[in-house]
Amino acid sequence: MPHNHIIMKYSKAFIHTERTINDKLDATSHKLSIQAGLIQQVSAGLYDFLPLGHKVLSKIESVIREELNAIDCQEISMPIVQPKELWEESGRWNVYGKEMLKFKNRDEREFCFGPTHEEVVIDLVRTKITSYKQFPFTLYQIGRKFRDEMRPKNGLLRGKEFMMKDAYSFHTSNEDLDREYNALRTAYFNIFNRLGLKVIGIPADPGEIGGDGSEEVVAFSKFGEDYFIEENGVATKIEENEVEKYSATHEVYRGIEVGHIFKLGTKYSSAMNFNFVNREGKKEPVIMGCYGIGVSRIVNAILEQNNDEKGIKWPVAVAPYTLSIIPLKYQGSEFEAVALELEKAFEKVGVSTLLDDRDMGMGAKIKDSDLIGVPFKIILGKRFSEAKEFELEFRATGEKKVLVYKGEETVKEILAMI
RNA sequence: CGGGGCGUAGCGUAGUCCGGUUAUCGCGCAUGGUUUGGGACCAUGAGGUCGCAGGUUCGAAUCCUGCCGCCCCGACCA
Repeated sequence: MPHNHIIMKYSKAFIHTERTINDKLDATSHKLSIQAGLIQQVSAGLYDFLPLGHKVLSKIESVIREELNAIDCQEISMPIVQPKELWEESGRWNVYGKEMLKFKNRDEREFCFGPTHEEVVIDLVRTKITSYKQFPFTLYQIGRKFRDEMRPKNGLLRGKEFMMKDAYSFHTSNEDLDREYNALRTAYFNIFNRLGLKVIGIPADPGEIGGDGSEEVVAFSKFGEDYFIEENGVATKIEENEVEKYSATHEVYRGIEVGHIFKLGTKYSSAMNFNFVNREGKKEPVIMGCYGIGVSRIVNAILEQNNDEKGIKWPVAVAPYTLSIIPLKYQGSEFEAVALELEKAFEKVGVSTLLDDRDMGMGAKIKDSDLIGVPFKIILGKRFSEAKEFELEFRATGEKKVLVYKGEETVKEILAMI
């Protein structure tokens, strides 16, 4: 029977939490991501995503897709490995730096693991597009990037391999670029809002990627690598060594760069001979924008903003499971039937549920649920056998509600509260 | 790449300064029993190239040399 994995028995789930954590680790988010079994380190800056982490990533990706598709961005997928020739054309093969991991294949041809995809996407589009009539449009992908960071840090916060959403827009005028840039900017704030992240936009230095203007979107966190101040509602990035200077007169904030949008202009199209034919029949370089979101980094940013001493407090939009069902006993007990009944009811309405059927003490099961951050718990205990009473508990607030089980009616009651 | 720290069982650790029986403890795991509302208890058991290589020594987790890996701080990035 096909299974959508909305419903999972804990005993069958590949969920492995840790009671203790390596005391070398620093950032709260890094510790939690390992302790709650979201990720496992393979090597410095390289991580496995375990089922819980992978579910969270997928949910983040879904939110991004929905918001981008809503403004007519179109999803594509490009290869991770890229040939040297494209990078020589843009002039970046010898410029990008040691973060670009280069290698030769069996034919002695040179390639790199893509740290970004401007070259490849231009090569894709320039063969298909010739006329001004075919503009504008925006393509995006969600995939892996590789940057051979000299110092990977804090788990997913700065890995060598990471998940990124990169979008590229194509225009025949600067006005149209401005329009799309603003549309993407708005979409970004919608995305971060839905993900439950507190963020701020900061005008930025376009840096390596080059171009005419750019803005960073930064999620507040004391483990972030960006320092900034705010004045009259405008945030300004400062260097770490300027913190002392400003701290006398301003509040200095720290944050994680979760997004970055750029007006590229014609920098890459000119270099790579990417032109369109205008109304007058003459060639002009295509005007471009590019828009990044650090998808795997967002996991850390959310963790930084949503935790307590018990563990993770996932916003519902990204929680790997929405609900835990925790019976006092399961196999062969009086709780088994009702737990299954609830499970089925929630499956029907698409509420992802983790049924803790393990033969363990109630306390241990509750602690695990809280550590992995499930937003709602249904606790079936003694009072259920006595009076059909159970508890609905809210992870975010710690609030508990005692309810009486009356079948479907009760399921509706729960759905109204979660 | 500079500076600091670390590497002992699946995970977390003691021991290292000052070398000396069979390498410590907790968690987890296995078996049996007792438990069962906020990480239960008892008993028994399995599990180790002490990061790697070389050296000193009667003897090395411990001392010396070299290498590898990991974490944290700085210069760069989503």
